[in-house]
Amino acid sequence: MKDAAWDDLKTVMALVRHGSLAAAGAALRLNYTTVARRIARAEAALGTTLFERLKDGYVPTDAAMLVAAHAGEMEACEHDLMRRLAGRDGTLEGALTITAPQLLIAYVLPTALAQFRALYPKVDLRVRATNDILDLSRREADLGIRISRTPGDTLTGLRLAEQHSASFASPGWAERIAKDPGAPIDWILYETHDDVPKAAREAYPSSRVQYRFDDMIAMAGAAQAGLGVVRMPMFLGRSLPGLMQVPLLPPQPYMDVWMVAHPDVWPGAKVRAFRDVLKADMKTRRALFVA
Amino acid sequence: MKDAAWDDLKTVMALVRHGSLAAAGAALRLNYTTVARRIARAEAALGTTLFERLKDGYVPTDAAMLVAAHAGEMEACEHDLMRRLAGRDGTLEGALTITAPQLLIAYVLPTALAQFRALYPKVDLRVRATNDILDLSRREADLGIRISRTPGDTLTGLRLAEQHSASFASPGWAERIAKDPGAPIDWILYETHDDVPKAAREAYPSSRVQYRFDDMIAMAGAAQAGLGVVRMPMFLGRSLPGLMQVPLLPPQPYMDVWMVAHPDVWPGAKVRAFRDVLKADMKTRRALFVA
DNA sequence: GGTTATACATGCGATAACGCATGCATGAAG
DNA sequence: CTTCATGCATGCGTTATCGCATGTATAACC
Repeated sequence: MKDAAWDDLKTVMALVRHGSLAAAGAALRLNYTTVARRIARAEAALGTTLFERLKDGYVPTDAAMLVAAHAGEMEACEHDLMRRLAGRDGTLEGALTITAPQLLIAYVLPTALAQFRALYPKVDLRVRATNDILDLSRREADLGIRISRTPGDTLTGLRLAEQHSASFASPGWAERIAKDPGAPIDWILYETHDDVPKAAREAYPSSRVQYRFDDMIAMAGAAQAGLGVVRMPMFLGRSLPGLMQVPLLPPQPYMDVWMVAHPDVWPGAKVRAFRDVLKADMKTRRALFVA
Repeated sequence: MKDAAWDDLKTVMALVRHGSLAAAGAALRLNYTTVARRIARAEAALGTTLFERLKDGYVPTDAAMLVAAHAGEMEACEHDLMRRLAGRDGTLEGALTITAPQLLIAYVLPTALAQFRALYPKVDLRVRATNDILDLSRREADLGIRISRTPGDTLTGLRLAEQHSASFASPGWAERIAKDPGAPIDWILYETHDDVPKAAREAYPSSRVQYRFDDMIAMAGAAQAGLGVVRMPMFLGRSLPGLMQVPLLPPQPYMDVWMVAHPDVWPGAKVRAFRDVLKADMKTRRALFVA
């Protein structure tokens, strides 16, 4: 049992995680044949069967699970290293990956991105638009912009803006509500909410839940199409064409906009440069976010 | 900055540790040209200079030290894995590495080794004869036989025998001492000892330190050649031809013989088999070690 | 001043690793 | 029953990696 090649251990871990040669290969950016060969190599090196070859694919043995667990620890060390290298990197060139919710990228960030682009043309800026919370410890992104109450336990953060929310709907709805406040009002709710906001229910008892969505973009689209009223952040309602604020809800505090990064990465030159640009840009448009 | 190949990180670590391409290559069992190429690859992948190419070799930068430190952690994870795999391995074939002091291997272990060989012919038994304390955590050996007071903090151990020591010399010296106990007596001491053992100095005031050695094999050879008297373990004096016990020192307790292994590795089938054979064999010859 | 040893650069041929295409088995869907 | 999708095995040609041989620079030594 010689000391196995580290890349082969990594490959075992990928296969355990992703379940099939093809999926593991995709994750490693390798052809699945190569994955199969590396597994065979690792088994020879360790002198153990790591996977049972069944009709429906490779099934990991206990030994493979053990290898995968330890390779996972090795991977954590690697991520730690990569973060620290990024944090002490003083150059203003190369890749910088930021992540933010689609809606912020679409309606708030473009000016800041353009400024950054002009100031630091050598930085290869990559934007990952997703509502998923990417793992900044694993360096899925260097810097994140998030709508939340706190930056998170392990992350360093900076509050970019306070936010208010309000109720928005299409002009048709606005008109109807103004004419006949007692008429039935259709609401589009976010999945996690049980009912129409309490303040709206009290002031407008005819409120009724018509749809529940799991995605704010879709909700906004539905509101634009006139399907109903949506409670959304001020910036969003104001940015989207075809939506008006309706007086069903008084503006109320919403989760803030934070810029966060792993403390190891935070002091890196590229991250710092982006932070400064975004911070300055956001300062000039705080009014967009509050009532 | 992509995720670098793990084997390249390992190579950076080897170069930092060993100082030159050639030395790192030897440690990795690679040609030094390959080391140079991997370093270049790693630098490209990380986007950082890792080594300054000076007239007298590669000098690591801070970044390389950082990489090396984290690769060291990864290596620790790998060793941990290898130990656990060895510990849960139930097969009685493949490599088993044991380590022991040369003198025990030469004069005590042969019978046990032969028995083990006969019982488990498929096990590829490797013996590392050295007084150096090999790192059993790093799997430099699976099992060690040591002469010490305790098995060590992190290791599991089993006491194979208690030991006594006594004074031995060539027959010429034995005769001389018997004839004229007052005549000068030449001692050969182990480096770490300041003076002749107290009991000998009191009973034979004419004792004088003639040589200080750092190696027991050499001391035994010198005693055989008649250069003087040596305090050594009973088993050794009794085993070596051309040596006799001389009455300068009463037999006294010496460090015991231990069999030790890392707790992860201890339950492995091959280690267990060797333990059983050696334990049984040693039981039959405890008398060899005590007065 | 010439010899030897260490340390690295470079070019070339050999080798091992890889990607791709093809084929087979299985199970789900039409 | 046919079709399609998934998952893997195998063979072949390509590519990247590696080891070896050679050459240069520097320092140490007689």
